[in-house]
Amino acid sequence: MTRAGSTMTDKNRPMARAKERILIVVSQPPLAAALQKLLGDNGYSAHVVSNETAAADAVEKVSPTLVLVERLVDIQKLRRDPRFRRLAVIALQQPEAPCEEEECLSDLDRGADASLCRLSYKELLARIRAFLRREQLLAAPANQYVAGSLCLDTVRHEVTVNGKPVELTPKEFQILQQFLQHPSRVFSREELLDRIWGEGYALEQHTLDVHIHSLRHKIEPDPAHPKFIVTVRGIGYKLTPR
Amino acid sequence: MTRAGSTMTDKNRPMARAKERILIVVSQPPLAAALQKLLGDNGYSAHVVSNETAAADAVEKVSPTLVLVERLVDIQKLRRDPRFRRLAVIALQQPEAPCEEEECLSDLDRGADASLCRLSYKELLARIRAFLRREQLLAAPANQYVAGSLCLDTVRHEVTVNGKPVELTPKEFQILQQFLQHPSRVFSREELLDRIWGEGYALEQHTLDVHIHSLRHKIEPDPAHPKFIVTVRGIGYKLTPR
DNA sequence: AAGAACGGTCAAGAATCCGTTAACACTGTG
DNA sequence: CACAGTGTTAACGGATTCTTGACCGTTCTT
Repeated sequence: MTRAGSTMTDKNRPMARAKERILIVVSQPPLAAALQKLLGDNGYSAHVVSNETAAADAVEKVSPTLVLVERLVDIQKLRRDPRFRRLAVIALQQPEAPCEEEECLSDLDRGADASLCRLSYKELLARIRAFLRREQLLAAPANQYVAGSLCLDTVRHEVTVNGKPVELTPKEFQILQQFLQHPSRVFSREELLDRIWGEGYALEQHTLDVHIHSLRHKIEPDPAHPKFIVTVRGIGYKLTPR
Repeated sequence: MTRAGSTMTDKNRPMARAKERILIVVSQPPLAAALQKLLGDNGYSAHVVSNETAAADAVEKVSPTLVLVERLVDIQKLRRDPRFRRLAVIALQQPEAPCEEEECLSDLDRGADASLCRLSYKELLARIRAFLRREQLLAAPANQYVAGSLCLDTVRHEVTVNGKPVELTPKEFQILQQFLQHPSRVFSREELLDRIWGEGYALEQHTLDVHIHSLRHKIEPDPAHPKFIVTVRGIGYKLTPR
C-alpha cells in the first residue's frame, strides 16, 4: 500500500482496539450515507438515525462513544436525556452550506462539545480521533494518580513527593490510593476501613488515625500542618489536590 | 447592565461556582498578556508560563482544568508527564498568522484536544466553555446545594460564600445543610433538633440559637441583619435562597 | 407602659475529637 | 530463634466544639 498523499482513509494509523461506535443523527440521506461510508472506511462502526426520537432508542442499543449531529438537531433537548448526558457530541454542517462563525459557535453553547463550521472530512476525522483518544484516556483505569507534587503509580507501586521516591507500607499505600482516586472527597473513617480492610473488619476506628499519622510523616512537607491529607473534624479525612 | 450585542466579556452567563483555572503556555508576551486579560475578564483564573519546563511546575501549583498552548509547544512531550495526562489541551495560533488547515489539524493528532486555526477570541471562549462544561459533567457528580452566593458540597464537605471557602463545625454544617435542602421552608427549633440531634435528644432549644449565631457569623455578610438564615419570630428559622 | 415572651450575645465549663507516642502482636526471613 | 518490618491497641494531652446559663435588647400582649 502506497502512502498516496492524502487518501480519504487513514488505515495506517494505529487502529483502535475495538471498533469505536459512532452514532450519526442526520436527517438528510445523502449526507448520512456519506458519513457512514467515511466512518466505516476508517475503522469505526457507524450507526445512522434520522431524528432525535430514533437517536434516543439507538443510544441504548448501540451505546456509542461519540455522537455526530447536524445543525438542525436540538442538542440541548438531546442532552436532557440522561443517556446522552455523558456522551460527546460533535455538531456539523451541511457540506454545501458553510455557516457563519457566530452560528457555528452557538452550537457549543447549546451543548455540543465540538462544532465544525465547514464540513471537511479530514477535519471531521481528526476531531473524532482527538475525542475518542480523550474518551479512552479518561475511561482507562489510571495507573498514575497525581495531586500537586504527589504522585502515586499503582503499576510500579511507587509514590513520589516532588519527584523523590517515598517508601510506604502496604496499608499506607492503600490509604493514599483511596484518597488519590477520589480527590477532595471526604471519607469517614468507617468508609475507609470498609474500602481498605473490607466490610468484615473488626478494628478500632482509631487504628486508621495511626496510619494517617505515619502516612503524613512520610508525604507531608510539614506533618503538623498537613497540606494533602486534611482532617475534617467530626467526619474523617480528605485529600486536597493542591 | 445592557446586553450590548457582542461584548468581549460574557459576565451575564451563569458564573462558575469556583473560578476555573486555566494554564496558558505561550512564549510571546503580547499574546500571553492578551489571553490573560481575556480570560481574566471572563471570570477565569489565568496563569501564564512561557515554556514547557515552567508549565510542568505550574501545573502542580495551579492544577488547572484546562491548558492553552501555542503551536510551537510540543504537546506530545507535555503529555508524557503524568500530571498533564488527563488535562484537556487546546492548541492555538498566533493571531496574525492564520495557519493551514493541514497544520492545524495535525495538532489534534499530536495530542491537542482542540485546535484553533484562526485565533478568534469569541471562538476561543466558546470552546473553553464547551470544554469546561464537559469536564464538570464528567467529574464525579458533586452533591452540591446552592442558594445565591452560598454553596454547600456534601461530598467535599465544603461550604463557600462568594467562592471563598468557609470553615464550619460539624453542627454548623449539618444545620446549614438542612436549610439548603429545603430552601424557604421554615423549621421550628424542635424540628431542627429532631433532624440533626435525633429524636432522643435532651437539649435546651436554646442550644440551637447559639449554633445559628455562630453560623451566621461565618456565612452572613452582615450577621446583625441576616440575609440567608432569617428568624421567623415565634416559629423558628428559614433560609432565603437569595 | 409594664411585663412577659422571645431571640441574640457572650463566656465558661463540659464533652468530644484528634494527634501523638509507646507498647505489644503478628508475620515472614535469615 | 532472633530480628526487622508492619499492624494494632491503649493511654495521655491538647485543641476544638458543644452546651449551658446569664444577661441584654426587642417585640408582643394586656
